[in-house]
Amino acid sequence: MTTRFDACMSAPFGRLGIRVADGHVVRIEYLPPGDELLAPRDAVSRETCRQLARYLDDPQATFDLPLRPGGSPFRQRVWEALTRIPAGEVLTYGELAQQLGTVARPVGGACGANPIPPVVPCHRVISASGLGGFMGRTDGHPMQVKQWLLAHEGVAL
DNA sequence: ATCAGGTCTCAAG
DNA sequence: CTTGAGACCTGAT
Repeated sequence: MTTRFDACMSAPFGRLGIRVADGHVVRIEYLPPGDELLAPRDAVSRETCRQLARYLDDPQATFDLPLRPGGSPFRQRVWEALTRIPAGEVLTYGELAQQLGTVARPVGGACGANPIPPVVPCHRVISASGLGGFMGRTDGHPMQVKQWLLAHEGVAL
């Protein structure tokens, strides 16, 4: 694997890889079980792990981390809107798009480009006809993670 | 500037 | 259920 992380922690659905730069979280990735664990290399990574662990234990826990979102202003607006969705609630791409004055497809694009899940809860956005897709597929490990997270927050499928 | 593709959606066959 | 067209943003050409 070419990607390096500043921490990699265990989770019920696999692993969470954390990347930090200049004291800001710049990326979190869902990794499959069995991936190599890595102790946090700095204070921000350690704090991120702590809050992630707390969320994995209690879905109502909120995040308070220094994030550095890349991407276009549009995507940042989408991500900010995502963070305002309460735990246990879900919106459709269409509804979220309506709030932002756009349509569903670009919202899906922004969700797919979300670099910091589950701090930015892209998993709380589903399609109008079911769970929707995930990276072009309706199965695979990322999809299982999405399902786990929704179940974790008490969302009935 | 143009083109293809994306975690979509709705209507029609 | 499958198909087709619509709508908007991003990244590559």
